[in-house]
Amino acid sequence: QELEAAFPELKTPDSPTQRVSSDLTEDFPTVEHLTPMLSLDNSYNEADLVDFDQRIRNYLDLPEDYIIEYCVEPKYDGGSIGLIYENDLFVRGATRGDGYRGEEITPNLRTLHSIPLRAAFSRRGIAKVEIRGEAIMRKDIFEKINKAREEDGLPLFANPRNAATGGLRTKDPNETAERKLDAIIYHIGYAVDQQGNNLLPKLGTHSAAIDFLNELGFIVPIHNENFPERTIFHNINDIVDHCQEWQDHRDDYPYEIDGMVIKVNDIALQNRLGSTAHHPRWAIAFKFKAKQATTKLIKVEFQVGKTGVITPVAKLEPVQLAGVTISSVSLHNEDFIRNKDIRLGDTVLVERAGDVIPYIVKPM
DNA sequence: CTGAGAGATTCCAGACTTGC
DNA sequence: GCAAGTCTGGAATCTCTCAG
Repeated sequence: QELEAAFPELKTPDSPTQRVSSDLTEDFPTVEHLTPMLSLDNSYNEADLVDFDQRIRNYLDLPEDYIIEYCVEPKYDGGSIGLIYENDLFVRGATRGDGYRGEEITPNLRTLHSIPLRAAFSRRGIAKVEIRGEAIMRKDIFEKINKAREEDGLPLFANPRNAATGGLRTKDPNETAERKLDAIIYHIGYAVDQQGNNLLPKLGTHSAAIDFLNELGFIVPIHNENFPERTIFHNINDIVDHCQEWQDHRDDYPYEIDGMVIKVNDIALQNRLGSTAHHPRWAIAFKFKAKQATTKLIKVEFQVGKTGVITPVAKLEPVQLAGVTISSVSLHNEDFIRNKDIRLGDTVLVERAGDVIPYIVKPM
C-alpha cells in the first residue's frame, strides 16, 4: 500500500490491495452518522458528580440556587447502534464505529423484534430522525445459548456483550436473529421536519422524548414507581445513593450494565452546553466499581509497537475476571512500574477498567 | 496548564486466508 | 476439508506530544 501511495502508476485494478478493501466495503459499507455518536465522560464518586454539576453551572452562568433537572438511567453494556427513520420507515442502521462513521448493518438490525420497521414519528411532524441505543443480549438468553452451544460442541461465548456485538456483525442475518438481541433506545440525536427544521427543542425534555419513543413501540428505560429504570432528580447530591443502590443490585437486573448515565433533562439546556470533541457536556457516566481479582506476575515481556515504541507487558497466571480470562496486561512504561513498585513474582491486584481493559491496580 | 489527538494496550468474535 | 492463523472492528483508557 505504501508502495502504491508513492507510485500511483503501479496501482492496478487487480492489485491485492484493491481486493481487500473492496471486498470489505461490499460486506458492510461505512456510513456517516447524522450527528456524531460521542462517548461519555466518566465519574466514579460523589465528588466527581458535584464537579460535573458545578461545571455545568459555570458554563451556563447559572445561579447556585437554580434547579437543574437530571435524568438517570442504567448504562447498558452491549453494542451501540444508530438507527435512521425516514417518513416513518426504518431505512438504515449502523454501528457506532469511531463516533463519526460506522458500519452499515441494516439487514442484521431488521431481524431484531424490538426495532419496529415502521414507527409513527410523523405524529410529531418528524420526517427524518436518528435515534441511538444499545443492541444487547439478556443474561438468561446468553446462558441458554451457551448451553445449546456446549451441547453442539461449539466454542462458548465469553460474555453477553461479545455475543451481542459479534451477532451484529455476522454476514448472515439469520444468525443475528438467533442471538435474540434487544435494542434499548436511550437518545434522539437528530430530528427534522419535511423542510429540514430542527425539531429536537420541541420535544422538551430528554425524559419526554424517551416516553415518546416508548409510545412508538421502542424498548426504552421505563419510568415508573415500581421500576425506576429512569428517574428524575433535582439535586445532584441525591444521585450517588441511587447509583449505589443500582450497583448493589446489578446482578439481579436482566441486562449487563456497567454503570449509570446522568443527563441534563432539559433539551434546551443540553443544546446550550453542546459537546467537546469526545463527549457531550450535558451527560456523564457513573461507573460501577470494577470487579477485581488477584493473581501472580510470572514475567515481563517487552513488545515493540508499530512505531518502534517499546512497551513492557506483564504476563500473569491466567485468572477469571468479569467473564474473561486475563493473562497479560500492559505496564505502559518504566515510571508506571516504579511508582507502583511492581516486581516479578508479586501477587498483584488486577481489574478490568471499564469492565474491558485489564489494569494492574497494585501489588498485594 | 489544559485539552485534544495520536498511538499503544487487551480481549473477543467473525470472516477470510493459509497450511497440511 | 478442517484447523490454525491473520485481519478487522469494537469497547475503554493510559501516555505522550503539541497547540493555544
